[in-house]
Amino acid sequence: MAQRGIASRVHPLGRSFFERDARRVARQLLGKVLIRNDEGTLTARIVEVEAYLGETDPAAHAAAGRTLRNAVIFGPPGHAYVYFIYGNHYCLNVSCEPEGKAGCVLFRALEPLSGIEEMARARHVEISTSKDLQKLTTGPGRLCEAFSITRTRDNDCDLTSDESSLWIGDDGYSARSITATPRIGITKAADLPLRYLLAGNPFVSRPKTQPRRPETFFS
DNA sequence: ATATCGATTATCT
DNA sequence: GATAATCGATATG
Repeated sequence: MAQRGIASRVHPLGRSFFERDARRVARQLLGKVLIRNDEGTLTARIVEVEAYLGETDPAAHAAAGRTLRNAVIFGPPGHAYVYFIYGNHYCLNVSCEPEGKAGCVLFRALEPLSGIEEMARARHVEISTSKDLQKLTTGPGRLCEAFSITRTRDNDCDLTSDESSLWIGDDGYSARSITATPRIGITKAADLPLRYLLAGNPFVSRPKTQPRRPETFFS
């Protein structure tokens, strides 16, 4: 058995893995590995995700119905839905449910395994202490920058094929303790516990789920 | 044609 | 803990 970063056997997840309810896919995605195969190879373990449901989920992009922007989440399962947000950042999702039905999982945080120098270059950060590693892939926008994920390059990419530049692998790791909390940064359906994370993992974006704005009280 | 807002982040107090 | 930055998608006139 190899002992570095990831085990020697890494195989892609089949289409059927993603052809299910986004909540189940989200939970089972924890512990899997995101892989960028380019000049070098980047790998990082999935430690935090959120499920976005179909047209009935007010917080989901699918709530607006099918548009040019969100078409991928209505398409075949296992494809990358990449969108641009806040004028600066990309976010990566994977489509779920059978073709024609909307649903996806947002990648919120990863634990870097290999290709760390390349990630640091892409993120324009210096790594001096082990804590600096959290600057690489903790947060949905950050992980996209670390993996050089953009809409033009990666939207609709098939994440179930190891022939793809970007894909998802299973290296045999099994998630121990999974926590569910409300989703981050949304205003609609903000109470549903559709955010999943590996309990205690230091690369999770907000371990304690703080409110976005301070609580307001009447005085 | 113009206004609004967001599945965020960096940076400052 | 708070806020500016930034721009594409969407809504509205």
